[in-house]
Amino acid sequence: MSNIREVADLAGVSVATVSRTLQQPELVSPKTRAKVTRAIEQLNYKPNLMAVKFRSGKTHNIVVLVPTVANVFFARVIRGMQEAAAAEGYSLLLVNTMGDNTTEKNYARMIHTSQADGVVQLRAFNPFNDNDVDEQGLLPMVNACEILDTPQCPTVSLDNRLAAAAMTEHLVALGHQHIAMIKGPASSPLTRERMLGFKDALQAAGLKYCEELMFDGDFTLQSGFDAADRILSQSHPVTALFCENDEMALGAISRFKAAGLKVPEDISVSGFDNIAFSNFSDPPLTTIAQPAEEFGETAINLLIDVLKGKAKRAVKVILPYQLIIRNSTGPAPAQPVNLTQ
Amino acid sequence: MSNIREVADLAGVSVATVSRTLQQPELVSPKTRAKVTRAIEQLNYKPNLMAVKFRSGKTHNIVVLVPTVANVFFARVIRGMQEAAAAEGYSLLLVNTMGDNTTEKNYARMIHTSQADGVVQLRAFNPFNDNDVDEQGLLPMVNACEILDTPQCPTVSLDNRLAAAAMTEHLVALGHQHIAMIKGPASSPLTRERMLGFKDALQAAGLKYCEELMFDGDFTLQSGFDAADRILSQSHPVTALFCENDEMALGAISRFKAAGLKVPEDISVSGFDNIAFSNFSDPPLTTIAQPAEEFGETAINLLIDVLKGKAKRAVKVILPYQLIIRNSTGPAPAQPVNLTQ
DNA sequence: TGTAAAAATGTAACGGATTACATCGAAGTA
DNA sequence: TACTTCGATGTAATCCGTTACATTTTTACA
Repeated sequence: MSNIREVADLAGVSVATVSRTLQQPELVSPKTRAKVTRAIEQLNYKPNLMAVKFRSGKTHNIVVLVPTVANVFFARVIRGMQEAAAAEGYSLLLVNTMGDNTTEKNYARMIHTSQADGVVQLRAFNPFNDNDVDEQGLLPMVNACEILDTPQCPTVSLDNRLAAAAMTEHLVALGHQHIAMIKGPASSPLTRERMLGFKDALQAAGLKYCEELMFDGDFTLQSGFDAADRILSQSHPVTALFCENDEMALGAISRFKAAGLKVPEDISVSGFDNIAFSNFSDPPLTTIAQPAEEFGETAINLLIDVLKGKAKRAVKVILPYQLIIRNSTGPAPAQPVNLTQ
Repeated sequence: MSNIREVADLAGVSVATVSRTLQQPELVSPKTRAKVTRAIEQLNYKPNLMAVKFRSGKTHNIVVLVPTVANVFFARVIRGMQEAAAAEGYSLLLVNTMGDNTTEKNYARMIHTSQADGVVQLRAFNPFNDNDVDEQGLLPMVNACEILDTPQCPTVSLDNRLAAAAMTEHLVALGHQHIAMIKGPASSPLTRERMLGFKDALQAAGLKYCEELMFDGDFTLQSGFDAADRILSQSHPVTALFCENDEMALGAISRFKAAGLKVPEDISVSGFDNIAFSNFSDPPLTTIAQPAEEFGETAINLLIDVLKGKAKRAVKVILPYQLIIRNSTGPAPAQPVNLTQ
């Protein structure tokens, strides 16, 4: 592999001139520029960007901590990040953390070992230590989707509480009085927020919140299926089910159908995320659409602002949600059907 | 940020000793080692890995060219790669190429600019030029999933032709004589292979191949839906549909149901990939399982072999498929139902 | 033509870690 | 005691661009 010195020798100029030809051509006379360009082509010279990054101390790498790349929603967020990063000349180092704190801490250390400039964290966990802040007191991190209450770090989120309340209101408006919920892992702030929104709406409608109708899930299809199974084997009446994501809702619908129930005639089911499958399921799923790509794009742009020292204070971006009503929700049955088989 | 010199000064030794303490501690006396270790802790010193990479010429980065991270199958492949890479101390630079050749060529150039050591390509496209080979005539690349006929490069694939034939045989065994197919993009070798397997099985069964029953798709849910729409508006009888991936199969089922058809009673539908959703769809989808994570894992390990100069000649790994029979396929109806509405 | 200003180009330090080679001291051997 | 050997440590070159500063060349104008 040729280096800048060989180019300089071949062109009969100094290394500085070669560097300038590439970085600030206007400082080099057209004649010299031509000589250098010819030498570069002749040697098929490519600057060693590792050397550039080392010298400049800027890697133009961003570590992205994703709980799981196998999640359709995150896949969309990643696409948004990818595009925003490419536009600014940054590369993404994608890490599938499986929600493991140690893994996240390890990868966040790439900042300290100068392998990356910043981190986008999609989970509510601070992989840094408290003293890992820059001159302005900012972490080289942006938190998106599932946000963390860390004032030093910009965040991109949805008002999950309001969105969950909107979905609940939709169910209440259809006449449902016995609404169950499949939650995400208790550790997730999303779960907390969405549950609060659910409670808000119940209270506003004068319905009472029932702890027995809250079921645990982990955002996978299987966990939705399993939770639905538990719903079927308990004794409280249920006419509607609000799931904290679409995967769990689709898993639950699958279980209800296996039990011979009709959705939405016997039981309404709603989700959250509006993944592509939700539009093609049977029935198509009522859900909350999140601007996934925009999450990614905004997160990257905020991080680049932080890295450039532009982000003066912690910015909190809240993106809009949209209630998408499809056919998995319908009027409450006159009489709750008997779920137990 | 402290550097190795500060550590050396504080410990009262030379930089070489500090470096050795970290790299080959057995060369350093226990006493000195202790002094150095203490200084490192005191200064919270972290080696600048950018400098290490620059000096060593090894970045320990791998560029992964993914057609789209939003695809559930690729998400699983990525997870497999991630784990194998982490185990060997490599980082992945994930690139969502959207199948764009120029984008792929640009990112493959990261090899030449010393930003990455190798490439894993999940698409049948060679992003390199012919002369981009190492001393052993190998490209610093591994091709997986959708493979390319490039002898210098190891590949990981499935015998798509055999797998497609197996699926077709399954449909034929159920008595189907009018089998349609939704293909992927014509540019994809997967499409070609799977079509050949489909033809092989038809021929073996003495059925004739009918060009009018081949429909185009692009591996998305929507394209499956649209292709099904075209199937409904043509006049040939069809009792079974073989889709080249699960997303298209699920999209097609959605369209058939909207037309009031029953799957599999009126029409059998099968897919390819065995994504998680296929087990929870209505009906659950008959499909071909691919060991997605193993694809990723194998690809990364092969690449690391290439990078270490271990891969003597081009290795071709063929992973096993599995026919998964669920409820979306069933016996052919006595009389093909009238599809046109 | 001479001189100042501007433009073009060159020189060399620098960034942080690695490592070949040099050096030093201590242990081992005759 | 003198000499060899080996372990421990230090010195300094090296990887490859960038850039502040120095120097040379060109241009402009009196």
